[in-house]
Amino acid sequence: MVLQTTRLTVVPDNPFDFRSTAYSHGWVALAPTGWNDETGVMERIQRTVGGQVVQLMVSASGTSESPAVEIEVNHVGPVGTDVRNDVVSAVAHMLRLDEDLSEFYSLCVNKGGRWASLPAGAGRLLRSPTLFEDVIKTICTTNIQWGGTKRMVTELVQALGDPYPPDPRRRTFPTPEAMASIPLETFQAQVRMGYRSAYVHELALRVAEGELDLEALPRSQLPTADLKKELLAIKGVGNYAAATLLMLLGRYDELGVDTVFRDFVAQQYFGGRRVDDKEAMSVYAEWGRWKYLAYWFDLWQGPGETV
DNA sequence: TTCCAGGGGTAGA
DNA sequence: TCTACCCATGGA
Repeated sequence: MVLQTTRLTVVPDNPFDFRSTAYSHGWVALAPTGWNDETGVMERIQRTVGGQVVQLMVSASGTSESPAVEIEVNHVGPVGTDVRNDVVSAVAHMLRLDEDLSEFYSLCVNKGGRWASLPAGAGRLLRSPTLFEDVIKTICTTNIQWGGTKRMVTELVQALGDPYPPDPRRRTFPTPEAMASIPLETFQAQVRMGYRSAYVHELALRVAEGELDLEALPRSQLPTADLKKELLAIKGVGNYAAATLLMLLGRYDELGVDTVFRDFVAQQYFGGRRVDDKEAMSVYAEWGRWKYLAYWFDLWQGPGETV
């Protein structure tokens, strides 16, 4: 087995900062993606077109004025143009290289104060190469602590992902077909997801059978409200998960109201007093279609002066 | 032991 | 639209 390396470079069209994008929220720590804070390298085991499993080592290159992304692809056997294109497309999607956030940046500058200190290129929240993976990961964040989310996703990858040949302990995120190929009872026994197992297994079945085309949604021009309806139709996806998934689809109109949101808003804006969800959400009403990013920046920056 | 987490489905009003 | 009640699992 001869390990080969192919290097690819991608240049973003918009202001971009690799580290703040990779480390924008917890997603980078969920298998089969990982992050090395010392080297600033995001690593991922990825299944490419045709089923070839490769290791991606993604890092920043270029300069702060003209940033670029370098992808080191480690592979066994040749990689053709189709695989290279697939890898570039997957990484560009994860890092949202084509997303234009200039309107949000302008709003922040106009608002002034701490809002104006948003670093250039910030606000690109990392996502998975497929919506299928993001829906499952989002369901795994509901009604559980973060440690439990990481455990469930790791178990899913270990149980049903495709092995990376040079290190078979490392695996890809499973395909819908792999998850649908085993009975629910077996799935529950292999991946301890609690009551979420039935939701996740049913989703895999619907996608594998072609009944549900999740990957059409990222390209969809549907209004956000209609997109939300499509997401809410997935069992296991409620208001919080739908808002999170809309964010991952580049729609920031809705806020993901969970215990973190409620606690943060209570501390930051109401002197520690818990208010109902409607009042809590009203804090970000002025941000229009950028509410989620405004909340994200607020939370990321932590308690400070209230503008 | 008891509580509850980065909630959601369902039934019944 | 709103409210109970239930849901598996594991950490605190």
